[in-house]
Amino acid sequence: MAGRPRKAEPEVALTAAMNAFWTKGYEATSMSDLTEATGLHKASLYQTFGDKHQLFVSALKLYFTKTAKAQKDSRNGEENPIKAIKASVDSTIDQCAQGKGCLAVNSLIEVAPFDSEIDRILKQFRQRLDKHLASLVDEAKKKKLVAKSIDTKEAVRLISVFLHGLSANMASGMSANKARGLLHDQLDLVLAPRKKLQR
Amino acid sequence: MAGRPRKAEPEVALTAAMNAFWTKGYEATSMSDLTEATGLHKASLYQTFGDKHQLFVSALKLYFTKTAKAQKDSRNGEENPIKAIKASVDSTIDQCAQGKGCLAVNSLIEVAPFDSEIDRILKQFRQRLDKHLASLVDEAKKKKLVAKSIDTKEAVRLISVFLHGLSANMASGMSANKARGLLHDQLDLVLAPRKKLQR
DNA sequence: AATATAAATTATCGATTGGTAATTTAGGGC
DNA sequence: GCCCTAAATTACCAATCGATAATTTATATT
Repeated sequence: MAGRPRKAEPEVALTAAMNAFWTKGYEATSMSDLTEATGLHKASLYQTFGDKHQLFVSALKLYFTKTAKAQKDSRNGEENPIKAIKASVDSTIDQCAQGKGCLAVNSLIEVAPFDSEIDRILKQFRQRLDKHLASLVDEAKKKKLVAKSIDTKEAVRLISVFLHGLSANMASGMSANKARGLLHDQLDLVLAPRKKLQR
Repeated sequence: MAGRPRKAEPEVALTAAMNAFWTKGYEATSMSDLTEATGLHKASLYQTFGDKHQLFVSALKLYFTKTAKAQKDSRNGEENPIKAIKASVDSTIDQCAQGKGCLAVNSLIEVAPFDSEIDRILKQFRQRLDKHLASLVDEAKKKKLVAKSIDTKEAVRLISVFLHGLSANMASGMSANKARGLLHDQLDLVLAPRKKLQR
């Protein structure tokens, strides 16, 4: 039945490929780069993952599931939904390594405009993130930690767009600390203008 | 003295090259693409602008001066500094064509992390934009259209990061109208939280 | 030990990449 | 008319690109 054993689990290689794409971008990452990153030979990569584009799709989906998991885990029993929101977006920032930004945002700019499949995947990605945030905002409303007058969808959009901006800035050197600081300011503005005034 | 006359002024060709880079990104734009876009032969491009990288630098600088000019012109005699701020950031949105985003932000993500020269140019770019916004905010403070308590630098940062986020979203299909709407909401939050409450 | 199976590896492909050298063409100055 | 100059054009280059075919290696099963 079974043939020669694998050098490494596909997911390990896929993670390495994901990091390569994340670091250099889709176009600039050559098959050579990918063989170097994964430790697998070119033909093995084709055998296992298909061509470069399919490999990229798989890498993006892996990134997707990893960040989604990190976001879920970030709450970790936190009762206060406001703090849960902060933890959730903080986990997004933590994913955005300095000098690399977020793979999803990078791809949104570099490849989505010419690649409808990637575009579709990234739209799902953002939708999931937005829904997650929206549910937390609604939860905060119910617990009267956020004014009922605030439009959930709009608030989420303002946070989401801001996160995209932070990713772009982190890609070119902004530190995670700086990003977190700005993000918290933005959250205060979007979710608690009253508090802002009562100070 | 003079030799064979030019087919076109260098700036015309450079504008065409700039648009090519803007549309496809640096890596994905081949010399073939550039010859097609400019109408010049490959060797002529090298003769006139140097190699691909130098051509990209020139194109980026051209983008720089064009957007700076559009921003200055956007005020156009407007007395109210708040309206001047809106006009200024609106001109940024107008530059960000749908499906293309802003060349500066695209390059910030795609090339700045591996190219210190481009990184330097883009940092200057953002600094100029931030200073311009800061002077308008300060002007608004003096005319008491914005609360003195607001930290100019932080306010500008929140607007600037948000603009980066809008550019990323416009690159993947957000309309200019939608972007302008969100941007104005953001301006209201950042510059006039009091008004937001008094509604 | 022989076989079946699947992964690893080597070798190779045509096409395209960024980049140049050599040549031709079109003007102005004398 | 001829020369000088600078732009345009053609032809060409080595290197790298993504991708495949053919072959070898290593295991589990029988």
